[in-house]
Amino acid sequence: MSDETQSSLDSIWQSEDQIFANKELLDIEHIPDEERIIGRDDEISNVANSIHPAIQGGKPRNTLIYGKTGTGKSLVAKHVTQSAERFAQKEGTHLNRAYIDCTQTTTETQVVIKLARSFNDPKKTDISVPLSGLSTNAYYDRLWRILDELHDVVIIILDEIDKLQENNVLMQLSRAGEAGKLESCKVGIVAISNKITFKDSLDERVLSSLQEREFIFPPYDANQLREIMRHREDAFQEDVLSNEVIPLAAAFAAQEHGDARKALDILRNAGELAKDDGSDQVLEEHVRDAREQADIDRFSKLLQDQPTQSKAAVYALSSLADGLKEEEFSTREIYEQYEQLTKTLDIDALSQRRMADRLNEQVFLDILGITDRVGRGRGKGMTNFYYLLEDPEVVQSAIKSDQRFSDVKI
DNA sequence: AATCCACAGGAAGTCTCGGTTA
DNA sequence: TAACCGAGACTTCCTGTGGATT
Repeated sequence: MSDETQSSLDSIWQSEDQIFANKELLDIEHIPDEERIIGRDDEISNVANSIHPAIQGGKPRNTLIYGKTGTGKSLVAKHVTQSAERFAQKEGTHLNRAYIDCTQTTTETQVVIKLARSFNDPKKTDISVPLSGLSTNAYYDRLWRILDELHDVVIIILDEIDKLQENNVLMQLSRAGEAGKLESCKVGIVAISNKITFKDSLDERVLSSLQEREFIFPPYDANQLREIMRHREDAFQEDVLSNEVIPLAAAFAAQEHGDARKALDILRNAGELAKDDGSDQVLEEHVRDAREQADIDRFSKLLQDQPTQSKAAVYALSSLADGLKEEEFSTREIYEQYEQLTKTLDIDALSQRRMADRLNEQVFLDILGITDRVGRGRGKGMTNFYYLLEDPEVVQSAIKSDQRFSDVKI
């Protein structure tokens, strides 16, 4: 490397970030100190009360928490259990907790493996928990042994529980004591869901044992969102935020069901746009752009992370809809286009059955929309009709960033 | 009113992969 | 080592649906 490049790089390394001081504070995962959890005082004490028996080694009440995304459900659950763990330690109770994100861990076996590994201490128990290879029952067996051996009480947080594919694991966990699987250890479950409808899919017995306590977290209002952002203002350098930035971001987020995550995303994106502009302040226009940009970015990113076959299916739909955005097409129409596409791409075509599943996955991810079960045309019963949720151009350019699609012209 | 159409989506089975265990 | 395990991606087969057709 020549001296000149070195010195020009030096100036980049040296330059201080004009906008951000501590960007991590804008991360939704970041758990703030207690005084920074805004507007959730009642919720915190409710949850604390319901798991309170655990402190003395009793059985914590199972708790169900509902609320839309970004209403502080996970935050409160994590915070309260963490605090309980600390206090119990002083009381001499072996209380432990585990957090499971059910969007990542979707099957029964995986949940059991994760729990067993997180509660285990191989040095003390001499039990190993391999990542795979055992039967589900063998994993349960080890989990029960670990719990009895090491812990008085455990609290299990199951976040986004509606994403769990099977609920046998809930049955097992909530009834472990009665079923004689556990001798001394008590198990409490804190289940978190953003859909109330998820109850419909549950077994009566599980539901009743899970529903000992049930709380609904309301959305944040604009005032609370403002306060939340003010408490994280340290993320920025001093005097970088102009006055209207936070109220505006709060107003935007409040419009979309009071989502704190959204508010922080907008704020961070606005900061990044300001930085790209070379501006030394974050201005109102940055916030407005950030909101628009955030939606498209999220969408494109989501799409780019999809497997090739799914992209092909979505692309087929987008080429049908070219110029006619939001027009709906039936599975069969999309499949015909998809078959063409796979030929030009020289990839194997999936069966129609499978491609329809892929399309439904995209609907689940909010990449596509669906009008289902509307009978139309001649001789048709139920038919699914799919449509794009963004402009065809946006969709196609996102997919074409994948090399395999770059030459496609249909 | 009876029948037909054409699709949705469940069930069951196959294959492959990465892993453990005795 | 052979036997086994679960997950995931697929396929094929099948049943149910409800407006259109006759």
